[in-house]
Amino acid sequence: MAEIIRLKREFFTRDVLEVAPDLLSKTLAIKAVDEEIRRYVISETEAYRGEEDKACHASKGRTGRTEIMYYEGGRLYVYFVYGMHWMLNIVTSGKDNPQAVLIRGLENFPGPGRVTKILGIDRSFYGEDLVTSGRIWIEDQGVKPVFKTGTRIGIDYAGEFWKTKPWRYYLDYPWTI
DNA sequence: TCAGTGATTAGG
DNA sequence: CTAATCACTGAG
Repeated sequence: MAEIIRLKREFFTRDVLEVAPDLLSKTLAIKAVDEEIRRYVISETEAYRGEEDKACHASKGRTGRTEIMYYEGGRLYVYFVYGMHWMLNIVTSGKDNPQAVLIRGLENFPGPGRVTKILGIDRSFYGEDLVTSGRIWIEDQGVKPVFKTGTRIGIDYAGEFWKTKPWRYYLDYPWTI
């Protein structure tokens, strides 16, 4: 029986191309308003890698919104898009290397907008530290993910080179084939 | 296929 | 200040 371990700083300070697939099958734990802890399995992620990555928000440099991406890995980068949806991202790698993983889906709750809706994520989670926070963190249940890769969604503006990078990772369930 | 909805950003 | 854009979703 594997031990359940809360992910520490070292997990998040690696390159985003290692962290994004490693987050699959990990459990996102969050304290609801009633103080009850709810857990969800991460099923789909996407990697956004530095200022050179034209699909990454940090490609425009340091701004008020992207500031947190320049912190050491483990923080949350939360932003609002299309006037309706909050997006949940996890900052990775070291200081001044702006990378982040978009949480695109949880088991039974596919879609980045649905993820934040079910979790109750909003502006107040911007900058939250997954390593020290008392209301949100990630656990390793000891499950090895079997996953597939694909191109990232919704980044047509990024140009052919960045658009075609296989930086989307998703659990490959036998019953979805 | 397409409207909805508002924060963020670049530019004047 | 203005206007364009947007790492999306749900209804039809």
